Amino acid sequence: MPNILIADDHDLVRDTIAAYLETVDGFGIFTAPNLEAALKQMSGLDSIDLLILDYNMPGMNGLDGLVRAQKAYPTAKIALMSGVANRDVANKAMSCGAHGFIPKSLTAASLVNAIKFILSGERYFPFDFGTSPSTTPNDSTFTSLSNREMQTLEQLCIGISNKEIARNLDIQEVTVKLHVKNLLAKLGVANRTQAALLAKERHVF
Amino acid sequence: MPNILIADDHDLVRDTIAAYLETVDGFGIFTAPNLEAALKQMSGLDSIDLLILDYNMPGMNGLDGLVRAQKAYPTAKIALMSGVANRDVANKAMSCGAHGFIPKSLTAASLVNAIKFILSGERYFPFDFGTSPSTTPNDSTFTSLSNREMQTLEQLCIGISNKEIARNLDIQEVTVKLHVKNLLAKLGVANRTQAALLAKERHVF
DNA sequence: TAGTCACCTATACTTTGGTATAGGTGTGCC
DNA sequence: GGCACACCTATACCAAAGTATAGGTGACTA
Repeated sequence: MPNILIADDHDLVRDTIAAYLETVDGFGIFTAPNLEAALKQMSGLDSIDLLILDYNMPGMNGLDGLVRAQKAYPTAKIALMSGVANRDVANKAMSCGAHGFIPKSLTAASLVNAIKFILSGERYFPFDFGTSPSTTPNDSTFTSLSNREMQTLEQLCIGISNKEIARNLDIQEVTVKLHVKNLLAKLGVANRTQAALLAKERHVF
Repeated sequence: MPNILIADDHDLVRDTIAAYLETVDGFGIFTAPNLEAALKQMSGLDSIDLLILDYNMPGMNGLDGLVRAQKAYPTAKIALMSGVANRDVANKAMSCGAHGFIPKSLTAASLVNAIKFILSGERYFPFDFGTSPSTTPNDSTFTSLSNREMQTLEQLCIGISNKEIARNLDIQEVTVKLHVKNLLAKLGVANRTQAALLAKERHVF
């Protein structure tokens, strides 16, 4: 009997998914409210076959949590679950070595199929996920940014001044202005406020 | 046997909650993926005792969807469900006449209790919801804004310049600056970008 | 009536944001 | 070697953002 550990901070979501999976398929289901608890629980039970991590969850910090879990338990199958993440995140998760990406827009029946698929050793990725151009007009917009530009954008999302950003990144204020100017052009927006709003809307930071 | 209609755009969440409620309590459970579908389904089945609406859902448009549903079916009990809404939204929902507010941070068992509570004619509101000062430092921050300041903030959330805002509100640019300055002080933030981010985070606009 | 408050405008000023141009370094690639 | 590119810095300039002070209107209220 395969054991599955579901980690999600929304108790209601987690509990009901767990209850559903238990009833329908007779899986061994375990749950955790955050990444720390999940990893802790893994160390106790060494028979977890599949770990499902919610993308927006205390301790995850983007895909860092996925990587951490992989390093801690290299043999475990790990899937990412999210209701808001875009295609970019999903792609990155898969190239980080995730065994599956589970959007919450999935049907309950499809979830079971996906889980069985993953447990059989395959890697699950919903092929039609995030292809609608209306919801994600520019999935790859942010990938065109250089490292420094991404770091600068991250600071913009806190709403701080160029001077403070310069301090944080340990560079001159003029350089920050350069990065800002370039990233504005790449994102196709007019000012820092729009850049921050766009990044937040796309859940980049 | 009470009938419950659950409307949520996340198939996985909706299905599993539905499945859980069906198994545990033997309720009559119906589901819908958005507000339109929910209202349509209500018109067919006149025996729905409780309608659970997800706050972030196509057709909801904030609390408008709640009001629409109430007007369409004045006798039905209607509860709002959300994983992200803050205390303000919850309070407004209740004062709009909602029969309950269900945060997704609820336990599955608590959900059942809440539903039974509502079905018995009471109004359910999680008493400890959103009281943590860390998550919602100033729930009522935005209510202290004057009409014009709110309108200005709304424009800030598009990321446009003072000049454009002046055009849109048909006032002078200096006046816009005044409104911006005052609302920044009231919100306790340093600049327009932080104001926009805060408003977006709180789902004000 | 006087007081308060939202709202609008004006002048003047400092700071910050954003653009333009020019140049320097290091890395990797053909 | 030459080339592209990310990255950093410098000077300079203009536009936009934000602050400060002062004053005027209308509505509502004690």
